[in-house]
Amino acid sequence: MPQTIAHVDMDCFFAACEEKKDPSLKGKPVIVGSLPTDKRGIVSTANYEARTFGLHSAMPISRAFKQCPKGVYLRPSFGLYKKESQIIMQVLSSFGEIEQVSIDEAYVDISALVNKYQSLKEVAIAIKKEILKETGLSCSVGIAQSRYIAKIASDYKKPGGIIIVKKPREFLEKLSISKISGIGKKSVPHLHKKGMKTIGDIAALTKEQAMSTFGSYWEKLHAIARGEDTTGLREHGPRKSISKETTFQDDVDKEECTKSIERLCRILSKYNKGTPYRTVSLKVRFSDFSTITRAKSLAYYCNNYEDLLQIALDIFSGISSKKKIRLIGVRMSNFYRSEEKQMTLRSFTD
DNA sequence: TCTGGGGTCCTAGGACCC
DNA sequence: TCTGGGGTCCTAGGACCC
Repeated sequence: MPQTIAHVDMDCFFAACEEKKDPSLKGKPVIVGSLPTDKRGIVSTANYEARTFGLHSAMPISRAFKQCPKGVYLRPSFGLYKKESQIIMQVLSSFGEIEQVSIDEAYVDISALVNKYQSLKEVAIAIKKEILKETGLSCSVGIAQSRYIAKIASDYKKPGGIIIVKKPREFLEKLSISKISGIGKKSVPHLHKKGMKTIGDIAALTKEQAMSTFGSYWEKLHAIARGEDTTGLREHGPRKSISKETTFQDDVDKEECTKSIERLCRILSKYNKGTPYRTVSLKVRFSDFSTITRAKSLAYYCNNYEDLLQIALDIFSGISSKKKIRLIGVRMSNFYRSEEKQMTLRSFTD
């Protein structure tokens, strides 16, 4: 039985949830993210009406407002989105094992369904129909032998599209290299210089050429481009880090950061609910957008606000730059895992 | 144009140990 | 007096994703 993976991606998820909650928004440009009154911020999701004004995710909100002053601007309501997400993931689980990759996106292993339905297209239609019935929301579905190819397929005919990839190499051939998850803003120009614009260009490389161009990732990329990859669902372990950061409306001096660090540590401690951790990192972005991180790992685990704050402030005091500060963030990582023997202060003193 | 906030993974260098 | 090789842990930075 050949492996078959569906990638399901909700259409303009945040904006769609808002339109469902308030139907009067339908037909209007809806932008979820920061508000135009914020000095700083970006667009999280723009619906298709807003996109006709040139708006898109990650665009500075000030620019979005200039291009689309009549849009409806909303802050995200994560509680609302989470509820819808849970229903969606439940629906998807009824089709097969799932791997949730974000609040609005998941892979489903539908290998066992190929004989139960007339065609893969029927499976995709059933998934879309069931999500629509349970949530009223629309999604795009891509189906292929590999997760990477399924993901490219779901993006191909958004919104609401269904793409079944039967001949992956032909499907991928003419598509831009940027469609492959993992090839981003920095890699694209680099690869263009080397004459690689389409996925077909990668497929045409010899093994040696692919090795010298892509390093350790070449084998996977080469297989994807040639339509030979069959990577399925991935296991997700427990969270490896949690963090909280904040961007100031106006840049601040170093002395003004202590209160913010306290606040971030308090929120983070509360959010963490006492799982012991060994590493604390501090992130500082300066007025020129340059960013540094400084980390401190302890020989023992800690799990309370007081320790977190003390370590964070300790790290912060070691930062000597005179530049104004734009963003400050705190992260905890290296969590205690039960299979690992805990090192406590006592083990040193005994 | 002026760039959020939450994450993951990778790389490279240095310290340290045997 | 000139210095290996392997392994692990830690830190910092950066690319990338949603």
